[in-house]
Amino acid sequence: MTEKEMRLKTAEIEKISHLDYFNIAISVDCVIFGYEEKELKVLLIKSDLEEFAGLYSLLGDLIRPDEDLETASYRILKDRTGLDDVYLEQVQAFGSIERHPSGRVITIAYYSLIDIKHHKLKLSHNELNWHPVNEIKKMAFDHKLILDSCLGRLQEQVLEHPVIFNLLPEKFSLRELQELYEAILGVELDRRNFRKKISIKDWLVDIDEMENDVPHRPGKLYKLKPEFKKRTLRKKLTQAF
Amino acid sequence: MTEKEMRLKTAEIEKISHLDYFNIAISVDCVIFGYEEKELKVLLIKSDLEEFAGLYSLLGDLIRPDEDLETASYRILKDRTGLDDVYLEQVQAFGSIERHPSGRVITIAYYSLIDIKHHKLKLSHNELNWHPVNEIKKMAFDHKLILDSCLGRLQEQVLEHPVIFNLLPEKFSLRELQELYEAILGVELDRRNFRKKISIKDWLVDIDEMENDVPHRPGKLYKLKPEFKKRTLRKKLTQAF
DNA sequence: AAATTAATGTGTTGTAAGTACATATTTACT
DNA sequence: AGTAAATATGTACTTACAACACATTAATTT
Repeated sequence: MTEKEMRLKTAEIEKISHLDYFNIAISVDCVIFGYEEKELKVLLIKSDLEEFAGLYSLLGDLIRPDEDLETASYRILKDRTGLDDVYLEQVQAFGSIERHPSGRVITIAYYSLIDIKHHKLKLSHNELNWHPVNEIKKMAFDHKLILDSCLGRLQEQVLEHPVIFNLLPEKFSLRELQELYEAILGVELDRRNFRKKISIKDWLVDIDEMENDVPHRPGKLYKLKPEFKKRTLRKKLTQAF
Repeated sequence: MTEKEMRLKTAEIEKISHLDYFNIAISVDCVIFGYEEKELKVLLIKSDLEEFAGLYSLLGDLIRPDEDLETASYRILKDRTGLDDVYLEQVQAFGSIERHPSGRVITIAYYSLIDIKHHKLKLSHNELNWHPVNEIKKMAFDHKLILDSCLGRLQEQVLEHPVIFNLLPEKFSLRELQELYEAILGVELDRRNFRKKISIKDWLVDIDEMENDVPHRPGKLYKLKPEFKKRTLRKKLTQAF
């Protein structure tokens, strides 16, 4: 059997076995967070399954045999947002037997953080849209559970690690940064204490520029120090063993 | 096609597709932690693969089509340790393409905490043994990576949550508890400050008993308050959607 | 041009937690 | 009875956390 024949055979087999519900399929789902108009948002698509008519679902896909988990997530991100230099973090696997109506699908959830303004996605033609996280009540599959779980992880991470900056443009004011923390954590913060805490962490550099399109006194602009720019928190799994 | 025929067909298909390396298999691997002789230990088995001769591996198995992830983990724990009321926590999925020499296997790592003395495992007949975590250098597959990742998660958890008590017998002294923290975190702690911190957390009850088999002045014994006994930290995923 | 408004930018004080450190007490052992 | 080794507890110092007030700057209005 040539390799090509095997691929064809395999494609056929996969189709059958998935249809038959006996094999276990594995997917990744990406919770893509963005920040706009003082709200944390998530990128969702209208579900194309009849069972979930009118509901939204996360962006995901089956993992291909020749790609690892991160590669699959980056493929989805690239396809949907056009971005490939994106912060990405694995959160948890979800594997309830009944979670997918068409069969057994275990999914691995990732969250990613992107700067909405910094990219143009093809929103129009496939009902792909940004939704305020706080307004989402029901979703297709167990995706609300996955979203909540990823939001929880994000809330933990922003307290300790400089990941929040992936949601902001390169240059930002301290007010913008504080509003973003408030949107993610769902709390109000004291401006003076916030600034003190941030300055202790020593993540930022004052770039000696000012805001220019605000209808009030402009604030100073800052950048994240380059040494804190990371695509993920976890160590790279460079070698299998 | 009857259901029985479908099952047979499927079994055949699975065999072929797994052999052909094109399908993706999915497993769980359990990092089973125990505590003995002032050392954090992990339960390992000699690898039966020729590629990994002499190396140890974690306890794991493929997930069956009719069980969810936790069920699979509990099955492994029950099979290997005889215990079924065990603390269990999902950590992370590992899915490098080359991580398993026989084909594509994505695994989901769990760690669990058990009281070594409280259970009898069938250690003798299958090279299943407790190994001090600090002495483990190389393992089969990517299991060292998985072990490190689970240890890291455990270290994070014990700082915030009352999970460490799953490694201890029902009754314990503050010295035993401190030694266990030191073993997990790999640091020395000040006895006086440790006791103050623990008492603030208000996790323990003084049961008005003393140690009795120590070669020195016996200390008071404590129990974890019942409201903190949990089998896992994460919320139960009771419903799929 | 002057007054107003609304945001920026910084400092103080009280409280709680974290760290370093010392002494008295109890039990087992010799 | 005396010694050794561990338990048990307390104090001073430092650092983080929380609540809070005032002067400054620039855009806007009068």
